[in-house]
This record gives sequence, structure tokens and C-alpha cells, in this order.
Amino acid sequence: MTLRLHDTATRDVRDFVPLEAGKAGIYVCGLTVQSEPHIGHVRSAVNFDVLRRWLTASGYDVTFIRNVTDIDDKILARGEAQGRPWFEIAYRMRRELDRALDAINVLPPTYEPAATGHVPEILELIGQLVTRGHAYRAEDGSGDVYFDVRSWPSYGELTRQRVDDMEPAEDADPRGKRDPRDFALWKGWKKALEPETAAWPSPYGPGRPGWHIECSAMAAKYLGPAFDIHGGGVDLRFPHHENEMAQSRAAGQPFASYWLHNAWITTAGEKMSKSLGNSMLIPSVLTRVRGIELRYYMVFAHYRSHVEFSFEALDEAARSFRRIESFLDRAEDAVGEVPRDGMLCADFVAAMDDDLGTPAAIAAIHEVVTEGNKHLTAGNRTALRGSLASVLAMLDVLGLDPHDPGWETVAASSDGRLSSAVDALVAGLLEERSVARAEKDWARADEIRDRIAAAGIIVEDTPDGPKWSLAEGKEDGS
RNA sequence: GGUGGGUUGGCCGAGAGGCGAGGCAACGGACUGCAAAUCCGUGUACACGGGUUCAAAUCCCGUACCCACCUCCA
Repeated sequence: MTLRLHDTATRDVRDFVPLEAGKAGIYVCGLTVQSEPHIGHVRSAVNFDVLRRWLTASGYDVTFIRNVTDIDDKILARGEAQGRPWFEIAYRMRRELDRALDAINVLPPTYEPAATGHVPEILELIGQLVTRGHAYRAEDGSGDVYFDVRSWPSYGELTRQRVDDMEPAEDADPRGKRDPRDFALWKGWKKALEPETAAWPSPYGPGRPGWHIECSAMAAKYLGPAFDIHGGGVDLRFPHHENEMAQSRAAGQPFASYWLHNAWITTAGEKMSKSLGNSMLIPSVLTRVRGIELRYYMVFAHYRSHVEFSFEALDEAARSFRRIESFLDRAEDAVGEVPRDGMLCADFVAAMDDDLGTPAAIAAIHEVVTEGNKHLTAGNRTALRGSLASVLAMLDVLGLDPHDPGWETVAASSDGRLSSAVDALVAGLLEERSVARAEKDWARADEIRDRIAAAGIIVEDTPDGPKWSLAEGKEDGS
């Protein structure tokens, strides 16, 4: 069985055939770092992180490029509004994004190029387009350079739209465009309105890159003129990816072989716009569930399915994940650490190969957990080891292995010491309770258990004696 | 106007002609001093109306409602 992926360009699920055997080049449009990362932004990152991990697990040597667009109108506007330099905003948001992605165990890309660091490459590409007759200088002396949509007959091929059917762009400022649908490759510096730091020298005068062109330039630089997979959110299909495709192909590059797009995550049926407040921002969500639970929630739905976000669904996903985690804990108590050579079960592999069917993949994990729980009860250690290793291996593919060092946080490093301190305190009480139970003094035993519970610690009796764990729940102090 | 997607049980969420994915919740049973955890069992869901077929949630036609994109939103 080979990997099959849904390609937006052909609108079907096709076998993945890499340009070069055993290698995969992926370019994912990251963020325009203009605001704090919310769960929508992060979904895209998780989805493509899973793609990358699956390709890696399948034996591919993956080069994964995720860009950062660190200059655009909104960044400039935000800097202006806050009275801060635009580059400070961009950099701060970029660091926040890094923190958010670290918190949900998204692997750092192979490289993360930024638009502002690739002006020469961008200008070279624009130059090629001008030479080939697909781009022109604005006729109003603004210093803009536009892509000439009419000069490229296959424009619209990605989203199957005909130029004549498109709504004419209601750009506030058509400026020097030949056709309203032409888009900016280079934006001339507006001296009166924009800081000098936002302008770079060019043959067309000082200015900055338009949106779209940076991705074409950077994809070519790091992956070559032809590469395997290009990804991003559905909204990027048009105009962003359509324009990238047009630019790169008009410049003579084959560009991406497969186009993958993840669906939206919305709240209250609405896009996660910045006006919704901060409850959907990652740091806020992480006060409610752990990063690994948030990631599980995102992997739980197929990447092409629209997700209507709710805290209820998030909590439910967290409970579902704890079933798996609880199995890991108990199994490891029973047989200790297992080598990292677990089998991916056939259902799991088939699900992942089928356009990254993570919901079915998770179902496969749950089935192995059920099997493992039976082995645990039966005391079948050999079989249990197999189930445990298998569950860990499958979780690892999804970036959900709790032992993954990626989950280690500053707080976690003190967890061990805290845990042994609590253990020492609770041990005495549990000893007392054991004595009471031995004397069948149930009232006394329950009283001790209640006292421990009042401290937020749950006691469970197992064949190997009592075990304590922290109660789950919202840490809202109530 | 153009392009694309959706509507599945109490809830989340897969599937895409024929055996009820999986999880959460609920209920019953086993286990337990009681619990917890775990295991076993319990559900006849696919927006609506037609049609094709031996067989339709899945294909076709129609209807309703919802959503996304159409030039700087993941």
C-alpha cells in the first residue's frame, strides 16, 4: 500500500509519487506574523506536522520548509497603531508562534525562511517575469510591479476559475493595474506613509515584496524549481496559491506536484478573527487542557474536515486521550519501559496511507489499548509489552507520545521532585488506610480516602496496592 | 455571478453501494468492602423528496438549510 494524498489541483486522492525516490520536499505556508497565534493557526501546523512525521515514518528523507511572512500591510499597520517598529511586532509574534508550536510538539521545520531575508531572490524572480512578459511596472509611477494575469492563459487552474468569471477586485486602490485582477509582485515605497525600514532597493525603486512572491522565491531556493508537496489552509487556495503557481510556472518552474489544504476550525460558526478576543489564543487554551490534549483534539478530526471548536469537545477529546495515557501508565508500571520498536498495526498504516486518515488511525490505537488492557488484566506480560510498544509507536507518528522530549516543559522538570514529595506525604496516609482496611474499618478507610481527595488526589486500589494520582479538572482555583 | 465544501446516533467524529469505525456520555453486568480503573453487553444514526440497484448514509435527479473562497485571513 502506498500513500495517497488529496490534491486540490486535481481534486482527487492520488498515489504519492515523489520526484526523487525516497525523498519528499514540502513547502507549507506558515503565518504572516501579525497577531497572536490562535487555535486555527496552530491546526494547520499540526496537520502538516503529521504529514511530515508520516512521510518520515514511511522512510522518506523529508525536507520541510515552512515560511514566515514577516512584512505586509497589516504588520505595518499594527506597528503604526502601537507606535512600535513593524519589525518588532513581526519578531515578537514570531516568537509567540514558536512558543505555541513548541507547546503542541510541532517539530521545527528543516528551515524557516522569512520574506525579509529573501529580497534578492524575490527580485530575481520578478526580473524573470518582467523579461518573459508576464509582469510590468505600474503605469502610474507608484513603483509597483504587477503580475499580468491575462498574459498567463492557465491562470486560475488551481481553483478552476476563469478570469472572466471572477469578481473584479474591489481594491480600494487599483493604481496602475492593466487588469483589476493583476496582483502586486513588488510594492513601491509610499514615502509619506511607510517607514524607511520597510523599503528595500530594487530596479523599480525602493519598495517591498508583494504577498505571494516570497513563497515562490523561497520554495525555489530551498526545494528547487520542482518539488513534491505544497500545503496551507483552504483560504490560501485563492488567491495566494493560485498566484504562487502562476508566478512560478510563468517563470518556467514546474513548481509543486501536490497541493494539500487543511480545513478551517471555527467558533460559533465564524472564522477565528482577531475580534473574537483572546479565549482562542494558545496560551489561554492551554490553561484548560495540556498541550498534548490540544494536539490530540486536532489530530482527532481529519485535516480536510471543518471543525467547529468548542471547549466541550476539547474536554471530551482530553478524556479520550487520558484513556490511552492511563493504559500507558499502568502498562509501564507492569512491564517497565519497552524498546522503541513497536509495530504499527495494519489498520493504522492503512488509515494513514489513505490521505492521512487520523480519525481511523486513532481508532486503531484505541483498539490496541483495549487489547492491551485485557493483557494487563490477564497478566500476559509478553503480549502486554507488544501492545504497549505498538501504542507508543503509533502515538509517536502522530506526535502524541507522552514520553517525547518535545513535551518536556520547564514545569515538568520540577514534576519529578514534586511527585516524590507528595508521594512521601501520601504514603503515610495510605499506610493508615491499609491498616483500617485490613481491620475492615471501612468508615475509617473512606475517611482517609476522602481527606486525600480533598487535596485533589485520587486514590485507586489495584491488585498491587493503592495508587494515587492527581485529580483531573480545571485549574481555576475553585 | 463564478468556484468549492457540508448536513451522520445524546455528543464528538470516521466511512463512501452489502457486515453499526472509534471515542465521550448514559444504562446493565463482571471485578471491588464501597469506589476508581478495566473488561463484557446495550444504540437499528446518516437533512428532505424521488430514482437506479437484489442491496443506498454511500450512486443519480430535485429541494431545503449551512459554510468557504473570488486579490494581502491558517
